[in-house]
Amino acid sequence: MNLVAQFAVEYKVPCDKCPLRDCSVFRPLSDGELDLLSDFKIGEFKVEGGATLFAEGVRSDQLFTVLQGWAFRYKTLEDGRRQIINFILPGDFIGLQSTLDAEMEHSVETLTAASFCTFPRKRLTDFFARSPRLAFDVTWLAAREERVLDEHLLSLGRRTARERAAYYLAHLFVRAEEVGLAVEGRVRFPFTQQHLADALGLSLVHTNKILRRLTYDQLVEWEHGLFRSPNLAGLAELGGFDLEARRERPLL
Amino acid sequence: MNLVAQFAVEYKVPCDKCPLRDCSVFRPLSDGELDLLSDFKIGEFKVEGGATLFAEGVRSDQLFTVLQGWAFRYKTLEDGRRQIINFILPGDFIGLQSTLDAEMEHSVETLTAASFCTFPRKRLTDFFARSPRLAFDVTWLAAREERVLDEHLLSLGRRTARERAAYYLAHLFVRAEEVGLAVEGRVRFPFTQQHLADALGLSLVHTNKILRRLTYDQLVEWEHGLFRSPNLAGLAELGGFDLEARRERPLL
DNA sequence: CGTTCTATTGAATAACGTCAAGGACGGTGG
DNA sequence: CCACCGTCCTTGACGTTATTCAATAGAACG
Repeated sequence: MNLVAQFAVEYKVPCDKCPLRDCSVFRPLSDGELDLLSDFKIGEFKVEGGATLFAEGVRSDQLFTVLQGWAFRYKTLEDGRRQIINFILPGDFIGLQSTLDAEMEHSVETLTAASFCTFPRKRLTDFFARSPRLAFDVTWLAAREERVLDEHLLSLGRRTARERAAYYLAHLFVRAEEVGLAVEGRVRFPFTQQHLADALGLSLVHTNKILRRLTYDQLVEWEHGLFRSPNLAGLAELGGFDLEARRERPLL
Repeated sequence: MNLVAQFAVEYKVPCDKCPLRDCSVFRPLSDGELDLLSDFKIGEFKVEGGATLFAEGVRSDQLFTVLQGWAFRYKTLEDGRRQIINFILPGDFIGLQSTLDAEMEHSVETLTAASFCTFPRKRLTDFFARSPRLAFDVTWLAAREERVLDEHLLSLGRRTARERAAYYLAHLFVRAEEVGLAVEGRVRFPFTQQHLADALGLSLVHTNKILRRLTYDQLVEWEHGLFRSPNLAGLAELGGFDLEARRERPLL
């Protein structure tokens, strides 16, 4: 396992200069909030693709916001079966799932070179005290994550493989688009069909067959890592994904 | 749909007198915290079994802590397929999943007569301001919920039906035991096999067959609603459920 | 004691997984 | 430039798991 030595970098972008804030999905913060956030932030770091950020059973004393790059969060069973819980994109806040004294119960691995802002977990209570509003935002983000997992639970439990794939691809595409990763309706998906299979709870072979059929039905195109949907509305409808839902959220 | 008219009751147990606090799973609060919590609490209410507390697409301006009774949270697809996200037991804090301005994306229904403490969602920010520590607890609870869902996602995606059932039953039994619902190693499970099937993402028929086999293998007994495991360690091992994990948590 | 849920079981069918074998593609070294 | 290799993708054949359909038995409830 390629466990990364995390090193804080002196270079530190002030949060009000964060390029991600230009994305309209993110709720604007007041100047005071931005200062506070900048103060809470202790550094940045960058890792290559394929790096393990957290490992199951390892503690982390930091929280992260993804600046750029893709990663994924997963759990495994003893015999190696892997379930990808979610993909992690720029703007996502991670690390909350573990507590001060508890071990991480999942692993996080990068798919591409990626960079992160880091926040010290120890100062979270202080941070909460200084801005109840931002504290509420953190809680809100945790609750939002939970809602996303609710939906995936519904997928894994009750949607057919085809619906599930349609839902997930629509979901991923929209998420990527929100943070400016789409160019002319195309998004680079930096993962393999095996990753997708592990997210959908399907075998690789079956995932491939379903993907081929979705392609044949002109609902998706995914070649050389580049994804687009010739019929996003149709894809979303098949998967039961709500394209209209408001997705505004805070960015920490 | 039997949507309940929620009525606040004058009668109001102070939080420091809450009988649930005697359970050792719950982290003790300071006197100041208990006062603050009592102040945040605006009332109690009680509903019969089979009542719909929240409905998909309906807003709620309250948060709840379950005082007694069982409920479950679920989502449905248009054609009626239902996925139970989780069961809700005494001590559970619910309602955080929706936000001030967003609609509920799930429903909650009681399985038994149940009573709840209610907190006004509008005053949550004020509550956060007055105790960063309790604010952190709320966040922590949300993050903990997410960890539980992670594990269920792993179950639905990667565990066989048999493992999944074993995991879930062990999980439910331990949760019930934690809040004092076990009598001589037995817990009343107030739901049907259909509910369990909807939680496991399986059909009723298959759930029944697996249950019968677990019974034959002397891992579970579940008759007339009364559940026990003659071999909890074996059940947990089959399901990959960690009996040793620390489960202490705050109670709000 | 009927009526209505709920649980149980067998049989037929559909969905999905496993095994196995190629094919496409990009990188690497000669 | 080309042979070689590794990774990922693709496809068919076949086995397993889970679903659906159908029918009955058992409990719970007036």
